[in-house]
Amino acid sequence: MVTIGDVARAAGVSRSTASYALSGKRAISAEVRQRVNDAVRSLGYTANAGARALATSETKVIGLLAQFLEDEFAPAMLQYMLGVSDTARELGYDILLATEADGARALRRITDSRMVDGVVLLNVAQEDDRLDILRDAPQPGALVGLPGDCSELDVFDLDFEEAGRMMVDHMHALGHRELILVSQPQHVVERGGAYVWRLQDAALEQARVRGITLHAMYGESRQPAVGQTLNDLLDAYPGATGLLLNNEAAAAALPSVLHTRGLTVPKDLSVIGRYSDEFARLFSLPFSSIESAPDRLGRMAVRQLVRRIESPEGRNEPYVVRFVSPELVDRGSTGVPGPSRADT
Amino acid sequence: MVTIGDVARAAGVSRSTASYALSGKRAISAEVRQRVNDAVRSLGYTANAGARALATSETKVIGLLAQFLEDEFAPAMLQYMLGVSDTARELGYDILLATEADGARALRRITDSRMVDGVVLLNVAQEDDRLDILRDAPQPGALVGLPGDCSELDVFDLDFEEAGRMMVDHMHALGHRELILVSQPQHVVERGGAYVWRLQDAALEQARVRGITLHAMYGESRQPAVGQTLNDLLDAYPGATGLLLNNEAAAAALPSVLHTRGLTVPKDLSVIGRYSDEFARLFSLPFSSIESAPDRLGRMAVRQLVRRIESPEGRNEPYVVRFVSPELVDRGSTGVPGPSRADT
DNA sequence: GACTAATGTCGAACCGGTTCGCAGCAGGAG
DNA sequence: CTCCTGCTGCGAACCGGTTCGACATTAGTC
Repeated sequence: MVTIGDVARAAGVSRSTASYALSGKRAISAEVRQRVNDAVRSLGYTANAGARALATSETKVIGLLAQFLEDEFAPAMLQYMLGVSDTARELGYDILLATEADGARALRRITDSRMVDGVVLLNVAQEDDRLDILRDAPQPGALVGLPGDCSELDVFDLDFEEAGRMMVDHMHALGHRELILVSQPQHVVERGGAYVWRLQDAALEQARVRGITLHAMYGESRQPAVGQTLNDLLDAYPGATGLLLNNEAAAAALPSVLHTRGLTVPKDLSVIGRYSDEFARLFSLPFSSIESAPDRLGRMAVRQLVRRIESPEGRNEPYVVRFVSPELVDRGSTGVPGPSRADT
Repeated sequence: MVTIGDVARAAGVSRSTASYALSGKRAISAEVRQRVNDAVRSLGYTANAGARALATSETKVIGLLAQFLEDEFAPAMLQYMLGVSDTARELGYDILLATEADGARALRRITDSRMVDGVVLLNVAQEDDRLDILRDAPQPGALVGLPGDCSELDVFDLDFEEAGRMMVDHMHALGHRELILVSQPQHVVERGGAYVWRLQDAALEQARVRGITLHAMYGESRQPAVGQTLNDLLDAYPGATGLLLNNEAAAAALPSVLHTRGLTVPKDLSVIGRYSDEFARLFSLPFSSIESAPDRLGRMAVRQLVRRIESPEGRNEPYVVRFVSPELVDRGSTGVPGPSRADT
């Protein structure tokens, strides 16, 4: 293994001079700098990450805690991960990925051992046992997902309340007066997936304000089951002319359900989902949707995290809780309500 | 930060004794060991990963190089990643994730800087510029995916040739005499995705042997386009009674295509796919399929990698190229061919 | 020509672990 | 009583970087 000592010897200087020539932290004559750089190239030198981390207490690695829970749609999580990973790399950081079920233990392991300079937590729940550990950790962290208690934390999330209101208002403006909202499975809510009821409660309230009917239901997370649920709901509420989906699996299952029932969008039914554009493209979902912007959220979280890591006073800057405003991507799946399905 | 020196002082022993008490590499009296353990607990000591890596030249981290290329189905990749990640953790390793487009550069970065003890490469292509770098690296590596040149490498992949033969034979045994095979997009092949033609060539050869007709085509990677392709193919070959899919997007798009055309499986058309069981469950695909076993492949790769990392003579053990035998998961989507669609 | 300042380089210490060689001590054998 | 052995623990060196303080050389000033 080639060390900085080898480089120094080849360049005919001391180790410290070689180090300064490479880091630029002290003035070094152009000639020496050249000799050092030549030696680096000819020997193929790369600094040992462990040694550097030991000396500087900086690892240039960010921990990424992703939890792949039963009942949650894994492909959606992937997009957050890629947003985080790509942004980290742009800023000069690598990613240490922890996917184990016991996220708290994983978090403690990587922070206590100083493997990372900071941490991004995905899929944060209302009550999340990782948060206390993060608050005690010497490294900063950033969350994607809104927990019950945001104190001492940087938090990024979609504004699900606004998303719920937006869905309802959009349908109301078109003339719809009876809607169905299909949320994530109840398990997700029970485990603390707050975004489910944040959207749902806001949608219900807005429906009340607008004076229209909203049937709010939990869907399943897998396609066979969720398809059946959708069928049942359409049977149960024949007067409903609009469908709101806060459930990726339901969105993916809907086309074939509509087909089976011979329904056309938006003639027979107006539909709005809540998922990412990438997701829509991948599965060719023809429904207008609220963009959930996973890449953007991942990017924001990493940006803030790196700012906190790198700025000297970053540790003491005020903490931020930032919501991404939902945007409706129009794919033509909503229109004025036709004659109620009940009449046909 | 609490160091092993603090632990030693609290336990009233030297640093080396504390180290030996914790590692167990030398005999330490039960009493001293107890005092050290108590000190560790009361001070909340965890070894500094960088320092340990420097001293032992072991990081207990495995690099995972995943490439998310355009035209490839990202959710499928996720399952390989999870297989790798979970297995690594079981064996005591963390995962350093690199997703950047320039995989060769990423690989060089993490191996040269000694951030990892070994590396797993996903999505290996026929000609892969990461391989030369891996061969030169001081750490061992394991591949998922078969490259053109396997020398000095441990390689794991599905036996795509056998998968192709199996699909054809299964259909042939049921009495089918004209089949369509939809592969991944041509881009994937051109980029070096050898598994596409490994399956396709074997299927064509087996069709020849059996004396039946096989139309081999490339599909698209996104759902709207691939659905159209499927439609066109069913139009173009009305005599075909069986459909073989080596393309996740095509499989996901097929249900709605069948619906539109009013076709029932397996009455009007027999279908076999090639994807993972997890994928089938997630999207509720009702087609029999060859299990692609991403979790198993990821697990095998990590197991072999860790063996090579940890066994003293592991570096010199003969290299392995191991194929997972395909298994057909019967979901009832194949049967004896009905009257040709051409006749109806 | 002497004094100060700026510039460029070096040596040594340090980061926090691990590991090798040595030594003190107790017990058993001769 | 002496010698050898086995069991424990200690001190020092080392891993490969970074960084601080000091020093030598040259340039600039009066």
